[in-house]
Amino acid sequence: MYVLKRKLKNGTRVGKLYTPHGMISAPFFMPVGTVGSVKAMMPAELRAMGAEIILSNTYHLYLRPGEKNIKSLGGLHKFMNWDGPILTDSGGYQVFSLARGNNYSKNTVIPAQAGIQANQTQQNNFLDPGSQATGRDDTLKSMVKITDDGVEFRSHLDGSKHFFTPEKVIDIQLDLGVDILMPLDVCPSGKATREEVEEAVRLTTEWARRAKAHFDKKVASTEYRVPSKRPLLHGIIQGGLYEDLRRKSASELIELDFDGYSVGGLAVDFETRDMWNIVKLMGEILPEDKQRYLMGVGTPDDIIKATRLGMDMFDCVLPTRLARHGSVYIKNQKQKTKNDSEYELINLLKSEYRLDDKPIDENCGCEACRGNFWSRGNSEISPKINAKADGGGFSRAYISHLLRCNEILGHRLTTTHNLWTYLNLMCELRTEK
RNA sequence: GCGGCCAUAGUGAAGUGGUUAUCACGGCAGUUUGUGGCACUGCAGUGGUGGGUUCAAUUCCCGCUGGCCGCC
Repeated sequence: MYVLKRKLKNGTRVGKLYTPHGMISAPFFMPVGTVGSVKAMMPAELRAMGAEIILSNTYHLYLRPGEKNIKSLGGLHKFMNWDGPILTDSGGYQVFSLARGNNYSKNTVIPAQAGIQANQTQQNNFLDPGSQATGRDDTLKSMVKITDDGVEFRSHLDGSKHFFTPEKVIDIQLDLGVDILMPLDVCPSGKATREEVEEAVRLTTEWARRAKAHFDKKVASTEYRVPSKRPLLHGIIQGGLYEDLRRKSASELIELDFDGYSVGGLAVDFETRDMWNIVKLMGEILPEDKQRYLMGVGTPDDIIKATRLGMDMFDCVLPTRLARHGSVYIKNQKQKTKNDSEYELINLLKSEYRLDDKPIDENCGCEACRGNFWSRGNSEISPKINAKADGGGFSRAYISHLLRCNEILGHRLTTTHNLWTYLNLMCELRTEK
């Protein structure tokens, strides 16, 4: 249940979201832990940084280790030793990102005449052994098949065939025991035609209806019927950059009365600058008394902008992924006009940081910049706003060295810094006047 | 001292008498938005030295220098 406490002059909605595993102050950011782990971070560290909820993934946990196994081990919370709220993405995005052919396939396009080499690449894992790989498109088409009933796809791990229906995806998430469930949706590419987006909206609504019916039935017949234990189910709005389709999708889902609403399909394949009309529209037409989740967004500046347009929930792989690739966010000190970004990204692998003895950000209060991991015990569970580095932090030079050596501590420090930056930003947004 | 083997990018290695000499790691520069990512894409950088054979030598031959191994 979402409670809107107050709306700031700049448009930010400050509220509380109640879940079976506790209350979350909104707006909030969910660190991404796709396979049941926020890469390189311990649950207690996430807590100490001010994380109140994390995101995990239905598709990945279903494939490995399997939701039944997690259930038999006491559920996802116990399995990963995180006792706060968990949201799982439905896997719709993963399945359709397979179809879009990003990532590996983007980089291992295999022409027919290079078929011998194809057998030596990882992509071989998801080729149909019985089919001729005549090129990327044919290969990918064979990986995902959508019907009205659901979606057939091949595991990226071993190529095995699987079928997701809206009902099955609800069942998996209930087995995992998560707090907020996403229904199976159709997430089209940013390059999709209007006709394809229309079809995605149609199926997404139809699947949402089935997911909700199944969820309500399932919840009523299990321990989840106790109000304090009942998880939340979102509806996911699609419609690409078409305002009329977004309106249609939103009104159909609102009609079905979900616990909250997610705005999907904007974080991928689009130039982010193009999405703001849609985000603004969503902020205007979604129910005031339900939480709004802008899926997959974004940079710190994106999040600032989106909260002011009425979004409450965010997740993004950028802080964690960029950290592992050496990039960290720092507050932009040179900010002059309102149009300048508030955060800038620097890459610690650049040679200019090799002998830089400053912490990542002198104005940052994170454990990497302050250098006192664990010394504060568990007493402080929220970031200290405007905390300054106290001179005991890890230097850019040292972290640069660790990253070059591929040392785990390097990843831990940069991830800590980036996540703290995001979580501290959310804390600031919630307490603005 | 004698004999054998070797010398190719910063490092370690391929390969060839004939357009632009290959690969890995390292270096440098980019990319990353509901994680198929400790990933990916680019770029830069090489024939020890002096002769000889040949239309043409990094490649074949000789000397020198340096290294490794064996023998006295």
